[in-house]
Amino acid sequence: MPLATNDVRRFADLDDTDRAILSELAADGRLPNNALAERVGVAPSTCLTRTRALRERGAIRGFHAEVDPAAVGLPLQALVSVRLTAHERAAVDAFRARSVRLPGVVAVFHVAGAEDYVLHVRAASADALRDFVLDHLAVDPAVQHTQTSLIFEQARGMG
Amino acid sequence: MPLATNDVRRFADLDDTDRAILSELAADGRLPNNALAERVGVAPSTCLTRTRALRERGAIRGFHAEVDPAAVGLPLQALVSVRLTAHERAAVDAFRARSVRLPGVVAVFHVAGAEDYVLHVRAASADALRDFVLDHLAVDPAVQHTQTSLIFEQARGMG
DNA sequence: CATGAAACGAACACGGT
DNA sequence: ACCGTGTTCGTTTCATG
Repeated sequence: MPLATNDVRRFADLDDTDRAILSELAADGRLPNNALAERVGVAPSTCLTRTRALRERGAIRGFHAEVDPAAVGLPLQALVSVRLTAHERAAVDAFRARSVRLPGVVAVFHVAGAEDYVLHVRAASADALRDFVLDHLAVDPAVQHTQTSLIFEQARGMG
Repeated sequence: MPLATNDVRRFADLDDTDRAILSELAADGRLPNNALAERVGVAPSTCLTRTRALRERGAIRGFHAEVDPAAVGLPLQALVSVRLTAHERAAVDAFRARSVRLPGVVAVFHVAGAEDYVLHVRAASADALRDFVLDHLAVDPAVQHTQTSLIFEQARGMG
Protein backbone atom coordinates (compact mmCIF):
# COMPACT_ATOMS: atom_id res chain seq x y z
CA MET A 1 0.00 0.00 0.00
CA PRO A 2 1.27 3.50 -0.75
CA LEU A 3 2.26 5.65 2.18
CA ALA A 4 0.88 9.20 2.10
CA THR A 5 3.43 10.79 4.37
CA ASN A 6 3.62 14.02 2.42
CA ASP A 7 0.91 16.15 3.94
CA VAL A 8 1.95 19.46 2.49
CA ARG A 9 -1.14 21.35 3.63
CA ARG A 10 0.20 20.89 7.16
CA PHE A 11 2.31 24.06 7.13
CA ALA A 12 0.93 25.59 3.97
CA ASP A 13 -1.70 27.62 5.83
CA LEU A 14 -0.09 28.36 9.14
CA ASP A 15 -0.91 31.78 10.50
CA ASP A 16 1.42 33.93 12.59
CA THR A 17 -1.04 33.45 15.42
CA ASP A 18 -0.85 29.69 15.00
CA ARG A 19 2.92 29.74 15.21
CA ALA A 20 2.74 31.89 18.34
CA ILE A 21 0.33 29.41 19.94
CA LEU A 22 2.63 26.49 19.11
CA SER A 23 5.61 28.32 20.54
CA GLU A 24 3.85 29.21 23.79
CA LEU A 25 2.43 25.73 24.32
CA ALA A 26 5.77 24.12 23.58
CA ALA A 27 7.28 26.22 26.35
CA ASP A 28 4.38 25.72 28.78
CA GLY A 29 1.89 23.01 27.90
CA ARG A 30 -0.41 23.93 30.79
CA LEU A 31 -0.74 27.59 29.94
CA PRO A 32 -4.44 28.39 30.48
CA ASN A 33 -6.39 29.25 27.37
CA ASN A 34 -7.23 32.81 28.40
CA ALA A 35 -3.62 33.57 29.29
CA LEU A 36 -2.55 32.06 25.98
CA ALA A 37 -5.14 34.18 24.19
CA GLU A 38 -3.82 37.34 25.78
CA ARG A 39 -0.20 36.52 24.86
CA VAL A 40 -0.97 35.88 21.20
CA GLY A 41 -3.44 38.76 20.99
CA VAL A 42 -6.83 37.15 20.27
CA ALA A 43 -10.04 36.46 22.18
CA PRO A 44 -10.14 33.35 24.40
CA SER A 45 -12.78 31.60 22.33
CA THR A 46 -10.85 32.30 19.14
CA CYS A 47 -7.71 30.98 20.74
CA LEU A 48 -9.54 27.83 21.78
CA THR A 49 -10.73 27.23 18.21
CA ARG A 50 -7.20 27.72 16.89
CA THR A 51 -5.68 25.37 19.44
CA ARG A 52 -8.25 22.66 18.78
CA ALA A 53 -7.65 22.98 15.03
CA LEU A 54 -3.90 22.62 15.57
CA ARG A 55 -4.50 19.48 17.60
CA GLU A 56 -6.75 17.92 14.99
CA ARG A 57 -4.43 18.87 12.14
CA GLY A 58 -1.63 17.03 13.90
CA ALA A 59 0.48 20.13 14.42
CA ILE A 60 0.16 19.48 18.15
CA ARG A 61 0.75 15.78 18.73
CA GLY A 62 0.06 15.78 22.44
CA PHE A 63 0.89 17.19 25.86
CA HIS A 64 3.41 15.57 28.17
CA ALA A 65 4.91 16.16 31.59
CA GLU A 66 8.70 16.24 31.59
CA VAL A 67 9.67 13.83 34.36
CA ASP A 68 13.08 13.82 36.02
CA PRO A 69 14.56 10.39 35.20
CA ALA A 70 16.30 10.25 38.57
CA ALA A 71 12.95 10.71 40.33
CA VAL A 72 11.59 7.46 38.92
CA GLY A 73 14.72 5.52 39.81
CA LEU A 74 16.35 5.68 36.39
CA PRO A 75 19.29 8.05 36.91
CA LEU A 76 21.34 6.72 33.97
CA GLN A 77 20.75 7.59 30.33
CA ALA A 78 22.49 6.34 27.22
CA LEU A 79 22.45 6.53 23.45
CA VAL A 80 22.69 3.07 21.90
CA SER A 81 23.64 2.88 18.23
CA VAL A 82 22.30 -0.22 16.50
CA ARG A 83 23.33 -1.75 13.19
CA LEU A 84 20.98 -4.33 11.72
CA THR A 85 21.92 -7.47 9.83
CA ALA A 86 19.36 -6.98 7.07
CA HIS A 87 18.02 -3.71 5.69
CA GLU A 88 14.80 -4.71 3.95
CA ARG A 89 11.77 -2.68 4.85
CA ALA A 90 10.10 -5.47 6.80
CA ALA A 91 13.10 -6.09 9.04
CA VAL A 92 13.70 -2.40 9.67
CA ASP A 93 10.06 -1.63 10.49
CA ALA A 94 9.79 -4.69 12.70
CA PHE A 95 12.81 -3.63 14.73
CA ARG A 96 11.41 -0.16 15.27
CA ALA A 97 8.07 -1.58 16.41
CA ARG A 98 9.83 -3.87 18.86
CA SER A 99 12.30 -1.34 20.23
CA VAL A 100 9.76 1.34 21.11
CA ARG A 101 8.05 -1.12 23.45
CA LEU A 102 11.22 -2.07 25.31
CA PRO A 103 11.37 -0.94 28.94
CA GLY A 104 13.36 2.24 29.47
CA VAL A 105 13.29 3.35 25.85
CA VAL A 106 12.62 7.09 25.62
CA ALA A 107 13.00 7.59 21.88
CA VAL A 108 13.98 5.65 18.78
CA PHE A 109 15.72 7.34 15.83
CA HIS A 110 15.97 5.63 12.48
CA VAL A 111 19.01 7.32 10.95
CA ALA A 112 20.95 7.43 7.72
CA GLY A 113 24.64 6.53 7.81
CA ALA A 114 26.79 3.79 9.22
CA GLU A 115 24.31 2.94 11.98
CA ASP A 116 20.65 2.14 11.41
CA TYR A 117 19.10 3.09 14.72
CA VAL A 118 19.91 5.22 17.73
CA LEU A 119 18.03 4.36 20.92
CA HIS A 120 17.70 6.86 23.75
CA VAL A 121 17.33 4.71 26.87
CA ARG A 122 17.10 5.08 30.65
CA ALA A 123 18.37 2.61 33.24
CA ALA A 124 18.51 2.20 36.99
CA SER A 125 22.21 1.33 37.07
CA ALA A 126 25.19 0.36 34.95
CA ASP A 127 24.26 -3.29 35.45
CA ALA A 128 20.70 -2.66 34.34
CA LEU A 129 21.96 -0.85 31.25
CA ARG A 130 24.24 -3.75 30.40
CA ASP A 131 21.38 -6.19 30.93
CA PHE A 132 19.13 -4.13 28.69
CA VAL A 133 21.62 -4.23 25.82
CA LEU A 134 22.44 -7.90 26.26
CA ASP A 135 18.93 -9.21 26.88
CA HIS A 136 17.02 -7.13 24.34
CA LEU A 137 19.47 -6.14 21.61
CA ALA A 138 22.45 -8.48 21.52
CA VAL A 139 20.22 -11.57 21.46
CA ASP A 140 18.11 -10.15 18.64
CA PRO A 141 19.07 -11.93 15.38
CA ALA A 142 18.14 -8.78 13.47
CA VAL A 143 20.85 -6.87 15.36
CA GLN A 144 24.37 -7.05 14.00
CA HIS A 145 26.18 -4.63 16.28
CA THR A 146 25.53 -2.13 19.07
CA GLN A 147 27.52 0.68 20.59
CA THR A 148 26.50 2.24 23.88
CA SER A 149 27.39 5.82 24.85
CA LEU A 150 26.55 6.88 28.38
CA ILE A 151 24.93 10.31 28.63
CA PHE A 152 26.75 12.52 31.13
CA GLU A 153 24.35 15.40 30.80
CA GLN A 154 21.35 16.37 28.76
CA ALA A 155 20.03 19.84 27.97
CA ARG A 156 16.92 20.94 26.10
CA GLY A 157 17.12 23.50 23.32
CA MET A 158 14.42 25.88 22.21
CA GLY A 159 13.55 24.20 18.89
CA MET B 1 32.87 24.76 45.12
CA PRO B 2 31.71 21.14 45.30
CA LEU B 3 28.75 20.18 43.15
CA ALA B 4 25.92 18.54 45.08
CA THR B 5 24.40 16.64 42.17
CA ASN B 6 23.50 13.63 44.30
CA ASP B 7 20.08 14.49 45.64
CA VAL B 8 19.17 11.07 46.94
CA ARG B 9 16.01 12.20 48.75
CA ARG B 10 14.56 12.77 45.28
CA PHE B 11 13.37 9.19 44.89
CA ALA B 12 13.94 8.01 48.42
CA ASP B 13 10.35 8.78 49.47
CA LEU B 14 8.40 8.18 46.31
CA ASP B 15 5.03 6.59 46.91
CA ASP B 16 3.28 4.18 44.55
CA THR B 17 0.68 6.89 44.11
CA ASP B 18 3.39 9.39 43.17
CA ARG B 19 4.75 7.07 40.52
CA ALA B 20 1.27 6.54 39.13
CA ILE B 21 0.76 10.31 38.91
CA LEU B 22 4.07 10.76 37.09
CA SER B 23 3.20 7.99 34.66
CA GLU B 24 -0.24 9.41 33.86
CA LEU B 25 1.01 12.97 33.42
CA ALA B 26 3.87 11.82 31.23
CA ALA B 27 1.34 10.18 28.95
CA ASP B 28 -1.15 13.08 29.07
CA GLY B 29 0.11 16.32 30.52
CA ARG B 30 -3.31 17.96 30.34
CA LEU B 31 -5.19 15.29 32.24
CA PRO B 32 -7.56 17.16 34.60
CA ASN B 33 -6.84 16.81 38.30
CA ASN B 34 -10.10 15.05 39.15
CA ALA B 35 -9.68 12.54 36.34
CA LEU B 36 -6.11 11.97 37.44
CA ALA B 37 -7.29 11.48 41.01
CA GLU B 38 -9.77 8.83 39.96
CA ARG B 39 -7.15 6.95 37.95
CA VAL B 40 -4.64 6.79 40.77
CA GLY B 41 -7.29 6.15 43.41
CA VAL B 42 -7.21 9.18 45.70
CA ALA B 43 -9.40 12.22 46.35
CA PRO B 44 -8.99 15.22 44.00
CA SER B 45 -7.66 17.50 46.73
CA THR B 46 -5.10 14.89 47.76
CA CYS B 47 -4.08 14.40 44.19
CA LEU B 48 -3.60 18.13 43.76
CA THR B 49 -1.33 18.27 46.81
CA ARG B 50 0.72 15.35 45.52
CA THR B 51 1.10 16.84 42.06
CA ARG B 52 2.15 20.23 43.43
CA ALA B 53 4.69 18.52 45.69
CA LEU B 54 6.12 16.59 42.74
CA ARG B 55 6.48 19.84 40.81
CA GLU B 56 8.27 21.60 43.66
CA ARG B 57 10.51 18.62 44.34
CA GLY B 58 11.67 18.72 40.75
CA ALA B 59 10.27 15.30 39.90
CA ILE B 60 8.09 17.09 37.33
CA ARG B 61 10.28 19.53 35.44
CA GLY B 62 7.53 21.05 33.34
CA PHE B 63 4.74 20.53 30.85
CA HIS B 64 5.26 20.79 27.12
CA ALA B 65 3.24 20.44 23.93
CA GLU B 66 4.74 18.00 21.45
CA VAL B 67 4.82 19.94 18.19
CA ASP B 68 5.12 18.30 14.78
CA PRO B 69 8.39 19.61 13.32
CA ALA B 70 6.94 19.60 9.83
CA ALA B 71 4.12 21.89 10.97
CA VAL B 72 6.54 24.67 11.87
CA GLY B 73 8.43 24.36 8.61
CA LEU B 74 11.26 22.18 9.90
CA PRO B 75 10.60 18.79 8.31
CA LEU B 76 14.19 17.57 8.55
CA GLN B 77 15.79 16.22 11.71
CA ALA B 78 19.35 15.06 12.30
CA LEU B 79 21.71 13.80 14.96
CA VAL B 80 25.04 15.63 14.81
CA SER B 81 27.97 14.03 16.63
CA VAL B 82 30.56 16.57 17.76
CA ARG B 83 34.13 15.99 18.88
CA LEU B 84 35.83 18.87 20.65
CA THR B 85 39.45 19.93 20.36
CA ALA B 86 39.97 20.37 24.10
CA HIS B 87 38.29 18.50 26.94
CA GLU B 88 38.81 20.72 29.96
CA ARG B 89 35.74 21.47 31.96
CA ALA B 90 35.56 25.10 30.89
CA ALA B 91 35.65 24.31 27.18
CA VAL B 92 33.10 21.50 27.47
CA ASP B 93 30.66 23.51 29.57
CA ALA B 94 31.02 26.52 27.32
CA PHE B 95 30.18 24.47 24.26
CA ARG B 96 27.05 23.08 25.87
CA ALA B 97 25.90 26.55 26.90
CA ARG B 98 26.42 27.80 23.35
CA SER B 99 24.86 24.86 21.54
CA VAL B 100 21.57 24.83 23.42
CA ARG B 101 20.92 28.37 22.22
CA LEU B 102 21.52 27.62 18.57
CA PRO B 103 18.45 27.81 16.32
CA GLY B 104 16.86 24.44 15.60
CA VAL B 105 18.54 22.60 18.45
CA VAL B 106 16.05 20.30 20.18
CA ALA B 107 18.38 18.56 22.63
CA VAL B 108 22.06 18.38 23.52
CA PHE B 109 23.63 15.20 24.88
CA HIS B 110 27.05 15.22 26.49
CA VAL B 111 28.16 11.63 26.01
CA ALA B 112 31.00 9.33 26.97
CA GLY B 113 32.95 7.63 24.20
CA ALA B 114 34.59 8.64 20.98
CA GLU B 115 32.34 11.67 20.48
CA ASP B 116 31.81 14.39 23.05
CA TYR B 117 28.37 15.72 22.10
CA VAL B 118 25.36 14.61 20.14
CA LEU B 119 23.04 17.38 18.97
CA HIS B 120 19.44 16.68 18.01
CA VAL B 121 18.58 19.40 15.48
CA ARG B 122 15.76 20.42 13.16
CA ALA B 123 16.10 22.14 9.81
CA ALA B 124 13.93 23.48 7.00
CA SER B 125 15.88 21.79 4.23
CA ALA B 126 19.09 19.95 3.42
CA ASP B 127 20.70 23.27 2.60
CA ALA B 128 19.61 24.74 5.91
CA LEU B 129 21.02 21.73 7.73
CA ARG B 130 24.34 22.08 5.93
CA ASP B 131 24.40 25.79 6.72
CA PHE B 132 23.70 25.07 10.38
CA VAL B 133 26.65 22.70 10.65
CA LEU B 134 29.01 24.92 8.68
CA ASP B 135 28.03 28.26 10.21
CA HIS B 136 27.66 27.22 13.84
CA LEU B 137 29.80 24.15 14.37
CA ALA B 138 32.55 23.88 11.74
CA VAL B 139 33.65 27.49 12.34
CA ASP B 140 33.81 26.95 16.10
CA PRO B 141 37.48 26.60 17.12
CA ALA B 142 36.38 24.37 19.99
CA VAL B 143 34.98 21.86 17.49
CA GLN B 144 37.40 19.34 16.02
CA HIS B 145 35.03 17.19 14.00
CA THR B 146 31.35 16.65 13.29
CA GLN B 147 29.32 13.85 11.76
CA THR B 148 25.73 14.40 10.68
CA SER B 149 23.19 11.59 10.51
CA LEU B 150 19.84 12.44 8.99
CA ILE B 151 16.84 11.10 10.93
CA PHE B 152 14.49 9.13 8.68
CA GLU B 153 11.93 8.51 11.37
CA GLN B 154 11.49 9.14 15.06
CA ALA B 155 9.30 7.26 17.53
CA ARG B 156 8.62 7.87 21.21
CA GLY B 157 8.93 5.08 23.73
CA MET B 158 7.09 4.76 27.02
CA GLY B 159 10.02 5.48 29.35
C1' DC C 1 -13.84 33.73 11.11
C1' DA C 2 -13.54 36.51 15.29
C1' DT C 3 -16.05 38.17 19.27
C1' DG C 4 -18.72 38.65 23.72
C1' DA C 5 -21.90 36.71 27.39
C1' DA C 6 -23.72 32.82 29.84
C1' DA C 7 -23.57 27.84 31.57
C1' DC C 8 -20.61 24.41 32.78
C1' DG C 9 -16.75 22.28 35.08
C1' DA C 10 -12.29 22.37 37.27
C1' DA C 11 -8.96 24.40 40.51
C1' DC C 12 -7.93 25.99 44.95
C1' DA C 13 -8.26 27.05 50.10
C1' DC C 14 -10.41 25.93 54.13
C1' DG C 15 -11.95 23.29 58.24
C1' DG C 16 -12.97 18.71 59.79
C1' DT C 17 -11.90 13.75 60.43
C1' DA D 1 -1.89 13.09 55.99
C1' DC D 2 -6.26 12.47 53.61
C1' DC D 3 -10.88 13.88 52.54
C1' DG D 4 -15.40 16.77 51.53
C1' DT D 5 -17.35 21.36 50.70
C1' DG D 6 -17.75 26.10 49.02
C1' DT D 7 -15.90 29.87 46.38
C1' DT D 8 -13.18 31.48 42.60
C1' DC D 9 -11.62 31.09 38.10
C1' DG D 10 -11.07 29.02 33.59
C1' DT D 11 -13.21 26.52 29.92
C1' DT D 12 -16.70 25.68 26.60
C1' DT D 13 -20.70 26.59 23.89
C1' DC D 14 -23.82 29.54 21.45
C1' DA D 15 -25.63 33.56 19.28
C1' DT D 16 -24.17 37.58 16.89
C1' DG D 17 -21.54 41.03 13.80
